[in-house]
Amino acid sequence: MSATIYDIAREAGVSIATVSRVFNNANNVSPKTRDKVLSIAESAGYHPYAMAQALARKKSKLITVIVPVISNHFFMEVLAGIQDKIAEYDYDLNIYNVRITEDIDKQIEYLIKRGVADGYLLISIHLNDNQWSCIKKLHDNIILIDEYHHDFDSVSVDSVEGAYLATQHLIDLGYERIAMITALMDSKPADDRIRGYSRALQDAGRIVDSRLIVSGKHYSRDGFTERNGYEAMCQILDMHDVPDACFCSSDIQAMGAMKAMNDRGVSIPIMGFDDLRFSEFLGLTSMKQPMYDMGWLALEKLFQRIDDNEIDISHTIFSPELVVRSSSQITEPTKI
Amino acid sequence: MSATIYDIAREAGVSIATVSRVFNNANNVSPKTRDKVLSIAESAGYHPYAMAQALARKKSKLITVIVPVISNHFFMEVLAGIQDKIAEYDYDLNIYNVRITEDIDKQIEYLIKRGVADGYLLISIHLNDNQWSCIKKLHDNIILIDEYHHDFDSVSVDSVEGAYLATQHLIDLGYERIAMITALMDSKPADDRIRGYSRALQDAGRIVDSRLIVSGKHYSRDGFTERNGYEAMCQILDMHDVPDACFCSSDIQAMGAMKAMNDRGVSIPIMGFDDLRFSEFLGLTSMKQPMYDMGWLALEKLFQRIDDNEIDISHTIFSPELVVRSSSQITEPTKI
DNA sequence: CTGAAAGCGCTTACAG
DNA sequence: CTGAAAGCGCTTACAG
Repeated sequence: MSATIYDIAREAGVSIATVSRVFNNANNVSPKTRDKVLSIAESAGYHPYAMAQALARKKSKLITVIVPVISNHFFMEVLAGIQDKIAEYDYDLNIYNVRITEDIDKQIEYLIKRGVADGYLLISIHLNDNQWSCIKKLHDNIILIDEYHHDFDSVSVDSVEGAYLATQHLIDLGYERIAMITALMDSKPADDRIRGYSRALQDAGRIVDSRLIVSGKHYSRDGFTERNGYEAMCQILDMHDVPDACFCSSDIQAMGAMKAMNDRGVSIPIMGFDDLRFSEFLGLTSMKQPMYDMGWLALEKLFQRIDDNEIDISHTIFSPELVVRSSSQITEPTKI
Repeated sequence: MSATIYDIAREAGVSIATVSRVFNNANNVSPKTRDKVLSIAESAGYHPYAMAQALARKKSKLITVIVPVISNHFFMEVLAGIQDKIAEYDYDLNIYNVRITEDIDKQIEYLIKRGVADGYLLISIHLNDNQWSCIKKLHDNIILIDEYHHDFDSVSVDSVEGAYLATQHLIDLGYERIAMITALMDSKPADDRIRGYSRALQDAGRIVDSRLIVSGKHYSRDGFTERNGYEAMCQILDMHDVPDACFCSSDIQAMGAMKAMNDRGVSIPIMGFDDLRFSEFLGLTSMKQPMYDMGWLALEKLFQRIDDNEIDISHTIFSPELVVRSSSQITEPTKI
């Protein structure tokens, strides 16, 4: 085992309290003792044991991130923002993924009850009111990312509005028969985007034809996959009256859809949702979500709340921003 | 504060030792007391405090992953494998990213000295012998992913061989002037791939022309970006004697390169390296790295070592596998 | 099967 | 500026 505070204290001829003070940057230590302790600690390779500090302080200096899927572009970018922000503080990061099953709230409850973290960041976790109020009782410092609930601080994106704007873009371009590629219907983002799409169509005085809202049959990752987009586009191209444009619920699906069009040797204008890094290189029109900023901001909110739990609950809702590229144009269709 | 073991013991009329035993699944507790303790704990919402357990047991049940860049496809897939494997055990996951600077070994030393984890997974960390031997002294349970050093268990991929096979594929297809898109020269994967490329050319009796090994000027993420690939391909297409094929050091660069060709309205056969999920949908020929399996296997090795530190050091080196798609074919060039 | 007690490595009033 | 001591919430021989 490595050196403890006792070893250092003995060697330095001081009490363990003094050693502790040195490492806690207390100002009430004479420079002489401080230097002595520091040099002995240095040569012993001593460093305070985080677990013991956590127990004595009743603060773990740990932030826990809870997320359903790790290997996912959205999460990856959000996490990058979190990492960059946490680097400013003396906190560590813990990551758990929960399975999206019936008992997802129980899994979260379990994680929080073990009580290791000073704060929690819940990403893309969608629960009902009842479940949220149970979670609320578990801990004061919980921030929601990509989800809204009035009882928690949150950072999210208005998916419905994003889908509305996306569809409007296609309408503005003059397309008449606009299809939509969706994902697992139960999933909140899929549902939100269908609502935005439908509303935009209605506001333009058009009829929503549910046969034009299609999905592939593969629902891994809730259907937000290249494969699902590929299958969906095949269905669209097989229709008797082929749509003249397509709004995809995600860029990853749009990528599959582009491949399908390329394989078939046909092409209709399409657009995606998310604006992933590579979308620029696909020439894919998309709705930009500020993923990095969302992670960054959520962590800032969390630290504020850890600092003072009396502050008002705050919600930040970003509006997705239309990024026009070639894929939605009819003049120069983008092919894979 | 939530309930402690004392509260439960008092209510149940037993000692704290007994409560502890119940939660440690000890078999030496009568069913009657066990049930009583459990039901009281249940209604009190009690759960052992992980930090205190760690201190008392001198085991944290924590695994720490140290990685240079989080938002990266390679890491994302490796992490997915780690997550799936760790779910089988009663361990938690901690993630730190270190900055790739001169003092990267000091950063790692600091992280390990704080001594919170039972084991460490170092991903894509490349150090020199001297630095590795310092790290070796810090902890018994350290596994390397995407790096090889004889003193540590490791799981890696033979990048040199991968690049060799890739280049050979292009040679076999009959291309005469094969360019290569590289990245930051100091980076190990970039260097490895140049070596494999060069060796393959030499073994085929060709001359390695360093002017055909190009990179863009943007070195964020060590140049493994779409943008870098885009710039590099522009340079290639600007050559007087345009190459008739191109090997890209990564799929992400290949994506940028495809976009560049598309923008210029020209196309030469290309291939990448990594075989990311979306590469199938780009029709991109690539060298497959078993990223998910690497994470999975590394964690398995780590648990074995935690279990018994006397076992021999083991190295697993995967050979990247050629995945042929349309992009390397001349007949049906793939365009973005 | 159960309890009393020591110990894990640290922090932090309290007293001087 | 410094030390003695209690305490953080748990585990685990040891004794019965």
